[in-house]
Amino acid sequence: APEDVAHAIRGAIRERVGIPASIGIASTKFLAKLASEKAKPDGLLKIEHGSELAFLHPLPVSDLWGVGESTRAGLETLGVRTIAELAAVPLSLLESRVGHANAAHLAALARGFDPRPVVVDASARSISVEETYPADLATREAVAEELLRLCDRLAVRLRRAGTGGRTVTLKVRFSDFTTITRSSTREEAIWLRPDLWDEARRLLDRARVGGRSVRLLGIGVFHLAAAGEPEQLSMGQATVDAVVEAAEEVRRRFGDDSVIPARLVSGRPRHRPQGDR
DNA sequence: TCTGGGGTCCTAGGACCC
DNA sequence: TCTGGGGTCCTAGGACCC
Repeated sequence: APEDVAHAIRGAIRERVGIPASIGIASTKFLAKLASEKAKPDGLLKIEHGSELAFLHPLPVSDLWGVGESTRAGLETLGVRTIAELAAVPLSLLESRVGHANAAHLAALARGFDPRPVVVDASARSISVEETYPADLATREAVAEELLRLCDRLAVRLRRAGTGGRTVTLKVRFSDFTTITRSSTREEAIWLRPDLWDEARRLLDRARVGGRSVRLLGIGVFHLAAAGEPEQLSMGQATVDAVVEAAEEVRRRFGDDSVIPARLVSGRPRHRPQGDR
């Protein structure tokens, strides 16, 4: 029975990790997640088949997956606070308030309908790195240098994932917290640091940062495709691959900081983000 | 509440094509 | 010269989640 499985999981977690765990059991993924939240801090809650709506309907809409502060406020202008009230709203009215896709999603969840299958090991759709700086970056040179460092970190992540991306996105947050993105899409995926850096510089130019100071920089790729597709083999490419391979080997032995672009080598202490995985 | 890092998905407008 | 309908892709931004 599901309860037996749940007890076994909770016992195993307590024994091996030493912390309590809560588990929800229900007929859909969403209800099970909600049940586990209601079971916290250290419990087990099963929603019996047939009593789903009795459990769901009195709860506030903010308990729904996909309802954050913005959607919650929008629903409140309709006089909707509970999931029961949401279930009673005509779909067309809901669409006008929260958009087509979100309306369909919320209407379904509010009725306890959630046909999503359990998917194990869904593969990533994008890979990115970003960093908020302890002190804003005040000069164009400082921004470029940090961006190069981020490209290097991204290249390491892509290398380890064995993937590259067709679309590169630059993210810039200014000191007033306004945030912009610039992206560009290529015919072929890229994953090597020099290619990422080329693209990042072009995006930085397009971002018109000007003299504004920068609080956060991020760089990432999506439209992922396996790296190292053999379509453009050449002597040059083979050499680049060998260099990347050698650098990766050194990193494995001496840490991520052991190989960095020459431009970043200086007498200044390097800013080191913690916990680079 | 002055806000870290890494993600997913959606929307809307525009370009471009048939 | 202006006009339809429909589709895909790209770009920028936003909401949301853990």
